[in-house]
This record gives sequence, structure tokens and C-alpha cells, in this order.
Amino acid sequence: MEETPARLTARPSWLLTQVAVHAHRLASDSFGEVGARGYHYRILAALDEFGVASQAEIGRRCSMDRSDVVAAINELAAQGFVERTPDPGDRRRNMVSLTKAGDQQLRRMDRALDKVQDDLLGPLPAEDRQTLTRLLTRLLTHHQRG
Amino acid sequence: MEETPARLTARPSWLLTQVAVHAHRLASDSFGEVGARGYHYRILAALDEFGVASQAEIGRRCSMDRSDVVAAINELAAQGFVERTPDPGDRRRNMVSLTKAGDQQLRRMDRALDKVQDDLLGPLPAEDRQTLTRLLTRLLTHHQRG
DNA sequence: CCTCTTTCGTTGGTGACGCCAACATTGGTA
DNA sequence: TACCAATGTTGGCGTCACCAACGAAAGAGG
Repeated sequence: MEETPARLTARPSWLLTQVAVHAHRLASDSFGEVGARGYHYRILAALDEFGVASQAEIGRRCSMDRSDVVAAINELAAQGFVERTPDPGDRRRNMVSLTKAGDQQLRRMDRALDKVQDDLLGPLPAEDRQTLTRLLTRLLTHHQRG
Repeated sequence: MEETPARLTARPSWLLTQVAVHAHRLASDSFGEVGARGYHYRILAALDEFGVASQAEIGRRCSMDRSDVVAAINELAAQGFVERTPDPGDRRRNMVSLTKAGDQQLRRMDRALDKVQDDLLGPLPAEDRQTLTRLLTRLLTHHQRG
């Protein structure tokens, strides 16, 4: 690998986006092995943690656009991992629920993702991992408001 | 904003990719104001720091695919920011060089990017910024080999 | 010298994500 | 009742990362 311009390596935005590229590739490869993508994991995770929800709620919780939620849920429903039921109390909404198969798929992806964290954080000792997590969490919560 | 699944917020890969989304948006918006994209900045930076180079070299230095270098240099050349000259010593290669206008464009993007860093790191004190940079650098160099 | 492999530029795709505009349906509100 | 807001859906776009294939040219090994 040839030398990278210092203008890039000196900037946090570059480091962040480039490390994110590796993180995304690792996660993407793992998800691919079970025929899924990142969007699918987000939705399954939200359903498991908060229970039945409308598509709009899911989108807000997972930082996804409404239209992307539609597509991802179409795919999840086609695989039998979620079910779409019209909400009797509000006929605009769909109530999306997790199926048993969906729960199993979520667990598979959980295991895959745990390995990804180790690959991603590779050389970092536990203390540094904690520090990194803390700093990133602070940044993320900051940017989710302003 | 509704609550995000703990399965996501607890994982470094999620934090990293999500913060990277914000970083990318900030940079992308700034670059857009001068009619450019991230790929353009990478190339201009490499040319400024290492001088004339072939497209393949540029790609390796900036972590870009050869085909993406072609497209980006087409655009930069159309705007007069770089020049493509056949290499007399190796007729497969193009020698890409930075023009005066390209140098000015690079400086514009530099200033824009500096503001981005501040927006991105917002709430972090200088010490934490340094720590974050150090940790991310370690991760990036690690993943650029294995 | 003649193969075989490698590199280079180029073309033409693909996929994941993030995002936006528009529309009809339905709820809530003034 | 009239107006505004939210929902699901369709269709599209931009950025970035990546891949396969090709011809031209260079390099390596016989």
C-alpha cells in the first residue's frame, strides 16, 4: 500500500469514514452469509426490543427513511421473518411483528455481529475499546439532535 | 427522535458507521458548495503532496478503485483542475498533474473541511479529540494490512 | 526471441445506504 | 367543515465501494 496524503490521515472525518468502510465491509460480509443486509438487522432488532411497531416508528428508531423501511420489510416479510398487519385503531398504519423465524434470524445475525466487533477492534485492548465506544457515543448523541 | 435499539447502540460497528454518516454528510455538503465530491478532494490532495502521478498510483494512495479514479479525473480535467499527459517512459500510464486552478480548488476544500472537523467533533474537548484520532488511526493502519 | 504474467487505463456494470419528492389515504385540529 | 399532519408507497437520485472484462503495453523467464 502506497502512502496516503497527510491531508487525509490527519483529519478525524477521514479516519472515521475510512474505518467505517472496513466496519461496513465486515458486517456486510457476515450478514451476506445469512442472506441479509444491515437494514434487516436494524428492523429485527427494533422489533425484538420494543415489540410490534408501525413502519414509521421503526424508521425513526433505526434512523431509516420511510421508503427504505418499506423495501426492507417487503424482503423480511417475503422470507417470513416479519408480518405486516393493518392496525385496526389507525387505518393508515401497518403493525409489523417479529415471527419465530425472524427471531432465529436475529440471533444468527447477533452472533455474526459479535465476531465482527472483534475483527474490527482487533489490536485495541479492552480499555481503549471502552474509550472509543464512549467517545463515539457522545458524538452520535450530539449529532442526533442539533 | 425515538429510542434506538440497544443492540445497535452497544456495538462499536454501529457507532462508527453512524457517526461516519454524519461526518460524510457534513463533508459532502461542504464539498457540494464548491461543486465537488470526496473523490475529487482525495485526488487533489495526493497530487499536491506527492506531485505528478499515474492514475493507478493515485488510486492506491487514496484507497480508490481504478475505475473510480478514471471518472473522477475526467471530471477534474473537465473543470481544468488537473491535466492528463501520456507518460513517454511507459505508454500505458497517464501522468496526472495539478493545475493552478486545481491548487486553488484544493485550498477552498481545505478550508471547508476544517470547519467540518469542528462541526463533527462538536462537544469533544481537545484531549478527547486527540484520543479519538489516535485510536482511529491505530484501527485504520491495522485494517490496511490484514 | 517468444511466451506468460502483470500492470494500466477504460468501460460498464452492481450493491448498500442515505435521502427526496409526490401521491392517496387517514387522523387530528381549528 | 376546512385545514394540516402523519402514514405507507412508488420512483428516483447521489455517493461511495467494488467487480469483471478488455486491449494495450511492459516485464519476466524460458
